[in-house]
Amino acid sequence: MQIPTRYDASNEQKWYEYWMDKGYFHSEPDDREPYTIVIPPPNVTGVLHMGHMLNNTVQDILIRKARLEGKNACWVPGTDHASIATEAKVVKMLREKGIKKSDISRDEFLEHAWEWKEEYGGIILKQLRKLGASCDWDRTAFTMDEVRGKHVLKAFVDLYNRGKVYKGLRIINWDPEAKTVLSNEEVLYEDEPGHLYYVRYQIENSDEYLTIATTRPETILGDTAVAVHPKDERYKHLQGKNVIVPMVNRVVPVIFDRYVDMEFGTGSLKITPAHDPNDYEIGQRHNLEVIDIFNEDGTLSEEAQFYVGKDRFEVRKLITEDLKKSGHLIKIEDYVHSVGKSERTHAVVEPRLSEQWYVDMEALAEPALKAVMEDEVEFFPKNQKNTYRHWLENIRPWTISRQLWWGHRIPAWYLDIEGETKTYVAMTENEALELAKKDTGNENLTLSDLRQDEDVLDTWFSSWLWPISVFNGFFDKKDISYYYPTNVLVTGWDIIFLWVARMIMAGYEWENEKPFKHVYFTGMVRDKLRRKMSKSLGNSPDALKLIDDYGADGVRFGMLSSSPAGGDLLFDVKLVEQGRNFSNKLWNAMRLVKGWTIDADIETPVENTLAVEWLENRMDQVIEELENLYGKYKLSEALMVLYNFIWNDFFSWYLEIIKPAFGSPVDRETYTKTIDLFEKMLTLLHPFMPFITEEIWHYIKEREAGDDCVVSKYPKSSGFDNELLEAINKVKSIVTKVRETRNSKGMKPKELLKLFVEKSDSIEKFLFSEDIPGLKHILKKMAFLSDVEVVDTHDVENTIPFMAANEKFMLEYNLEIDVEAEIKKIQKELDYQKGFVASIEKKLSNERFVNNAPAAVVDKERKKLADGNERIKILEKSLAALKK
RNA sequence: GGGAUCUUAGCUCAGUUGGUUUAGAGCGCUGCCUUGACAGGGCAGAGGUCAUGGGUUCGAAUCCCUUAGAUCCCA
Repeated sequence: MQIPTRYDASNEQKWYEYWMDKGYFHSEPDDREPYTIVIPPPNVTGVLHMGHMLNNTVQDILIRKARLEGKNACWVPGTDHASIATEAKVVKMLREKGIKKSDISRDEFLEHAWEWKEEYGGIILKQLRKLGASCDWDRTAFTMDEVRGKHVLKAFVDLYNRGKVYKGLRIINWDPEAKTVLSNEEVLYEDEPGHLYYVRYQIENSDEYLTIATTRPETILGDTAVAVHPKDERYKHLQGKNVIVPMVNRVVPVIFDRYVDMEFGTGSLKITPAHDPNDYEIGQRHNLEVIDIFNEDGTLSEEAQFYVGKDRFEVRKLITEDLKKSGHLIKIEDYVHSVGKSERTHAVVEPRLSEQWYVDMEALAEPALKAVMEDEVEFFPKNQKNTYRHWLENIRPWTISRQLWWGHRIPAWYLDIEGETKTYVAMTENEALELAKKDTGNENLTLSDLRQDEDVLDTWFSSWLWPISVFNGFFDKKDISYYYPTNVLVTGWDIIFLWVARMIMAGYEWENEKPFKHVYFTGMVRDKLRRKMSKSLGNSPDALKLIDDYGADGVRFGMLSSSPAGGDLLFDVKLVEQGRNFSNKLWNAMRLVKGWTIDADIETPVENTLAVEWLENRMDQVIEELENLYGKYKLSEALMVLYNFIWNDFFSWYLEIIKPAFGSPVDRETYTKTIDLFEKMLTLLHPFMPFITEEIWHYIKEREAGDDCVVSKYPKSSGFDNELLEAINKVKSIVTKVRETRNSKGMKPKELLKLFVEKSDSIEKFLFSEDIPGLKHILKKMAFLSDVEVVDTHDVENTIPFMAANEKFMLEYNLEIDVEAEIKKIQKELDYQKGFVASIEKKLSNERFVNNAPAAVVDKERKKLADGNERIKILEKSLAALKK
């Protein structure tokens, strides 16, 4: 059967099914060393994008490598319920159907949400299979399934009982679009051009005015004071005075507070305790009234008195006009200020006074900080440690309640008695009822006396338990004692606070142990102009289409080949194309080898024996390099090392050396060794390109059941012979020089020519060495030489001279030589060598260098000098020969 | 405003504790090469005062400081 000349990636998927059928990805605890990764759960209703591809390719490489090394590899997949994002999607879907969230009950809404989840949920997990992700799908978890839900409730109850979860009234970040509170970490700040409005407030019982500067004039309606600095001479006389707030004509005090920045604006600050965290604190100090002028959707409330029901940004314009008309507005300046936005909805966040649930983070932070600082949990790259430390050292309470329905409902029940509200926190309502009965001594209480908190928990409150909950860690020790702590977490640095830090905290809080040993931070996937990939820019390629067009292996190659840890990946289809081309190269190398016929009777040529020995050594060297790079998570570099080894050493040199003449057979020894080497190479490459390696694995050899690349044995290095590698490198450099010489003279590349080399001790020891037989044969074959002859002269008729490996060579050349050009070329080389020698001589004549540098370094310089002088001698002789 | 990281070939990046011939790779570029695995290919080549100015050292891309620029985090 004819094997096609191009690799067809379209049957990759058959291998995925094959692996699944054999259960290769499933893991159960046993005697082997575990290697565990838990997936950063993607949003359950999400679709695969470039970031996922990168992140999951990295995880798959690591888990496949571990599997090949004979470890019990377990990669746990799953999805995240993503409260805000999913609820927003469901609300939108309902709106399109003409249903308003406010018109239906909580239960009805959740029914719709679960329906939505069933329909779209998990698509992304199917897409991950196309990428080749070797997850243990039997362990697929969801942050809102029963087991995970129980973990969330237990964590909340535990923390409540330990006094680390509490309810508090604070200024919070309100997302008026999602209509929920957000934690500090979910607010992203951006500098935006805006304006600074100067507004004057009349001083009560006076014609005098006090001018304030504000970026948010609409909040004037909620002002309850104006503040100045106690040391500000300009305003000393206002002690005990009141001012009249424009529009609402509220009489409010002038207060003196050191918080005010005398340099900023006019040095006087309007105070709106309900809508600014700093104002709130000042308000607390001065017992100011708190007037909340906004509704939950960001429109103005009855409290505002004006513009009721209108949106805050519209009101900003309206009030500016009205203040101008009434003469209160003095001037407007352009001003760039920082605006907080919701990470999910991108709505401008509104500070607001509200009662929410919090986790006291200070106690949790301590072991988590220590773990990372002492490399108990190791970060790759290390520089993220600083960011991490800074956050943990300035940690603030975590707002965990959310005014949503899609999520884990807070397990707190309230009992109203005698004008007081009592709180009972428990895993179930029955347990809460028991607590209530015991607490009140009233055995007649029933469930209907209790009312459960309406809010749900922050999604990250379930995510932070993920490395524990996927193993049912709170309720069953079997799996967690084997798989935990996991080996590595692979994630983006953008969620270092939202997720990574909190998982570490949870790990120490409940398991008294880190959740993972290493954290590998991948970069952001950007386009080649360094822009973040986004839907709105339309610069994000369709991940699945890429796989269809180039094969998953090609895409994996492309993602990885330029993605250093922590550094951004500038995605370019060119990289994926390179991956596809590499697949094709592998495919054709396989076709070449498979096309050979074996003749058991022919003897192994000496150059083949040497080539095999060389490639074995070279491979061991590569294996060691790879090991080193894997250890540092330098996966891109590892891939490039492999790519270069396979393409250059294996295919361009090795295969060309051993390749029998067209139509001739190959000896059995060489063939067998070549298949062995090919096989090892496939295993080395498998983590990066699982599909094609498995395919070729089955092409190059008959396989028994269970003999599959995915579970083959990862090769180990047995050390390598540096002298041998050096000798081959020298031969390669001579071959290259011969080719270059032919190239520059327009000679045919494959015409057999004779090569002369001037006699020297070193050439005798090298090319014709008994220790490494076959060097000369390789030179002859690769450089298309009829013979290599040692001569006693440096000037053979009808040849072109060149220098390689510090020896003088002369290549047969029967046409007229352009003496001028040749002299020029050699002169240029000579000048360079003289400069080189001069720089070393200068170094060596420096007494302080010779006295202070280590002997080895000085010796090395002496050797360099000698080599350089040798080259100069050769070049000068060549020059003299040409000039005669 | 506080902090972190970075600046090496046209582009994207490597460059171990300072010393492997006056810096490496991939892509791109240039030239040559069609019967023999592969044009999604082969062979070869050109490209860099390592951002700037200073310092430490026998020796600096590498360590320290200055300046300029870029990116990011926090407030």
